[in-house]
Formats: sequence, structure tokens, C-alpha cells
Amino acid sequence: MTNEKPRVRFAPSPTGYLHVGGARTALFNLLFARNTGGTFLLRIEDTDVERNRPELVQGILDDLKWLGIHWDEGPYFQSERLDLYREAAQRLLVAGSAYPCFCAPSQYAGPEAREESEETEEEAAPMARQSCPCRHLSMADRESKIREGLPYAIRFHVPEEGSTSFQDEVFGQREVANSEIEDFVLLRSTGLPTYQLSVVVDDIAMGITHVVRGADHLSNTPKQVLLYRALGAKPPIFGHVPLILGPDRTRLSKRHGATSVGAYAEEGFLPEAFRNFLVLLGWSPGDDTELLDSDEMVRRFSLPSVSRTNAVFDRAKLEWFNVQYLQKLPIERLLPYVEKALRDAGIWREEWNGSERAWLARTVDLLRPRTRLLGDFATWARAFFTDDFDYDEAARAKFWKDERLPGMLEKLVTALEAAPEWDHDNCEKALRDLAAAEGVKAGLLINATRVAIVGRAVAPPLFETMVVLGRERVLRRIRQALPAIATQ
RNA sequence: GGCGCCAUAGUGCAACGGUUAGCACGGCAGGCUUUCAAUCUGCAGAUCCGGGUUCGAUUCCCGGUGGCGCUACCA
Repeated sequence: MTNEKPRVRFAPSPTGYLHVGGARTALFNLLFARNTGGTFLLRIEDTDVERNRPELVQGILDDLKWLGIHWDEGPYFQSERLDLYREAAQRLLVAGSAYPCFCAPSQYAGPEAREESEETEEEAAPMARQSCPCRHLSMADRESKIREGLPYAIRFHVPEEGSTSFQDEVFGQREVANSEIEDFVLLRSTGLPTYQLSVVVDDIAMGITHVVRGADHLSNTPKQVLLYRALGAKPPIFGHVPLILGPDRTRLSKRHGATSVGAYAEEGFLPEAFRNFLVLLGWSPGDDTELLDSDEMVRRFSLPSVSRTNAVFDRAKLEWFNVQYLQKLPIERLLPYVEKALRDAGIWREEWNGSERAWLARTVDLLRPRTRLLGDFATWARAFFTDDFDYDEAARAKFWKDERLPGMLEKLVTALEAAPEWDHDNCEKALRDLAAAEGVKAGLLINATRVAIVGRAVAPPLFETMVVLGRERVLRRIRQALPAIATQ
């Protein structure tokens, strides 16, 4: 091994949004690069014209940036490097490491179709495997078929003897018998490369020293190692990271609900919380530390400490992380997120960026111990920002029951109007004095008032809430609630 | 089917071959208070099974089982 600085890459294919598994792979790549002083590049693997959705590329880049995953080079697009792959395939053909295959492509295209047609597949399997008949075609036959204009793919000629081994920093030294590896296609009959070819050609061209990717690629790695050698290049070191599974222990997919990181961003998760959650899926710093900031992750990350066991995505724990970060985030950094949430809900007011900035900060701070997602500011805390809110059914039923309430609340309004100063202590005094005079527990009035002014049973302590809402709004809301309370 | 990988509470992670197997999330039960989705306290909960190796296996080896992956002219 030379002393060159590591070069790693994340290579998503734009067939969908950035999903959590890919995001974590990208994160591990980034951490490894930063930890070793290496370079992290981004490459878009868009060689499958059928499934490719170019318009998704930007979203993937945005999601990576959202997560704080910034690349040093790229993005490179494989679709712009097709000549390279064709050249490589030609070279292998000439060198005898590959041969033209004139067989018709398998008809069982999609994974679904493959599953459905089990029997057919089994019958088809023996033929497709080990020896494609074209492997044994004579030179003359090959040339005449090509001259006839028959379409052909280029297959790699896997040696029948020996074995192929490679170093994996996570799974250890691997070795597989070449007899287990089938002659795989390098170049489709369309002239487009398959993944196996393009990934190796590019990793060589880009000087990739460490390939960190999902463990689903583990079984195919020997093929690629063979390719490296055939192309006269030294294989990199690999690091396969375990997969992330859904709660049912199958691979994470759309039917598990949100699987794209963009969806979590929209849902109101903080990027640093999401990243912290992600990094602990398949890795741990070795002790019981759970809350790690970016620097600490970089400092403590290493490939050998990555687990070999698949991990199940646990949304509850993700939310817990979000709560942790939500509580700690400096208010000035939190406010922009809140602004977005309120804007999305259509209840943002411009003065909160101006004269009422302090009020906003104070209110958000009051609210935040009870929030789990950024969206909570616009949902359960809605009444703090707009008069347009509803009374929660369960809250009404629980706290508006007492038929003495309407009368007492009218008196409360009067008392509050008379408060010398609109602050916590005066509000509290007005209410408690009234409760005492009426011979009821203060809680009765407190809870009923809370529901009246914020519509919910869950909210910050009442008197602080009252201060933040202001006298005028509090009195108005209590009055407005009176009829509903009377009929409860 | 073939090949491979993996296996500690429900979940995520710890435990030089020697610990009462630890932490966190979640769950449950209480406390507090003015509500709880806030907060405090407590409780339950795991080494997949069977063989070895060893004075001693969660840990090493073999077998089984299970899960997952690959087995495409997808990546």
C-alpha cells in the first residue's frame, strides 16, 4: 500500500430519491475521507437509460447538502463518459478477456417479473449461467456473426480455474472460487455499459483507493476485482457496510413509508439529528456515546468499527434524536426552521423577522421543550401564531366538563382585565384568588383556560402562555370560548 | 435452486476467553405539577439451537435454523 491520501466516492444512481441507506453510505464515505485527510467525490451512475430520471439528480444533491454531506469533487456523470467504457470493453475484447455474446437478453427484466416466474427462471438459469455458448465460438464464427450485423453484448471471460480474493475493511479478507462467478455482461448490445464495467473503469480513472458501499455489492465484488486485474489496475480496498432494513426486516422500500431523506426534511427533522441517528446505524464509537457532533463523528469513525449486521430503521429513536437537537439548538438557528414551518402552514407574519423578533424567539423557546418535530410549531402550537385554530376534542371533553366554568371564566376575564400589569405573577394571582373565592381548585380554572386560549390540553405552563399571547388575545379567546364551554 | 454474509432485550449499539451481560430508544408502573408530548424515579426485557475446543465460552470451531444479499444486456 502506498502512502497516497485516500480517495473515496459516493455513487448514487438517479432512479429514485436519496434514500436513507444511500445517505448513510454517503455519510460513512464522508467521515472516512475527513478522518483520513482524503478526498470525497460524487459520481452519478446514470447508465440505465430505462430507469433513469435525470430530473431527480438535483434532489439527490440537495438532500446530501441538507445532511451536511459536501463533496470535494464532482458530481461526475457516467452518461458523459460512455466512450471510456466502450474503449475499455474493446480493449478487453482484443485482449481476449471478453467475448461477444449474441444471445438474446433475458426476458425477465424487472425484479417483480423474476419473482413471479420462478419456474421459468429455474429452467432458464442453467443456460444463462456458467457457460454462455458464445464463449466457445471460434474467431471465424464471431467475425461472421458480427459481419452479419447481429447485435451482441460483450461478456467478461471469467477464468475457470483459481480464485479471486480482496480485502474488505469491514468483512475481512474475502476469497471466492472463480468457478462460482459467471461470465457477466460488460457492454450491452446497445453500447451502454453495465454497472460492473462503468464502476470499475471510473474507480480506476478517478483514482479511488477505498470503495465504501452497501453490503448488497459484496457478492459482486469478485467480478469487479477480476475486471481491475484484466484492465491492469490494482483493486482498491473495499468496505461494505451493512444494509438498513425496515421494521419487518426486509430491505427498506417505499412500502415502509418515508424512505427518502427529503421526506424526513419535510417532516421536520433537523439535519444534525438525522445524521446522528444515521451514523449509529451500523456503527458505534465503541462506547455508550450516542450524541455526537460532526467533528466527533469524524474523529472517531473508522471502517473496521463498522458492524457487519444489518440494522433496522427505528423511527421512534430518530424522533428522540430530533428532540435532543431541537432542545439544544441555539435559538437563532432554530428560528429559520420555525419560519419555514409557519410559512408552509400559511401562518407566517413578516413582523416576526422585524419588530416582533424578540417575541418570536421567546415564544419558540417556551414551546420547544414540548416539540418533537419542526412541524409541531405549526400544528399543535398553532394557536400561538394565529387566531385560526380549533379546540381539541379530547381536551374539551376533559377540561370543560364542569358546569360552573362559564360563570367562573367570566369572572376570570373581569379579574384579568383589572390586572395592574400583564405579567406572569399578576395573571397567576388573578386566577388563584378567583379560585379561592369560588372555593374550587386552581387547576380547574387553569386547565379550562388553557384549552380556551390554545385549544389543547398540552401546552406550556399557563401563565407563561398568557404572557406570550398578550392580554387582548387571551381575554378575547376566553370570551369566544364561553358558548362552547357552556354547551360542553 | 446455487453461492455468500449475518445472528446480544421489540429496536440501535457495548462487553482483551473470566462482569450480577452494560447503555440508549421504545414499553410498563409510579412521583411531581397546572396539562403532558415536559420532567423525575422505578420495573420488565437478550447472548437463535445443538455439538465441540477450553479450567471457563456472548466471544473460537463445526453443524442446524433463521434473516438478508447476490445469482439482470439494474445499480
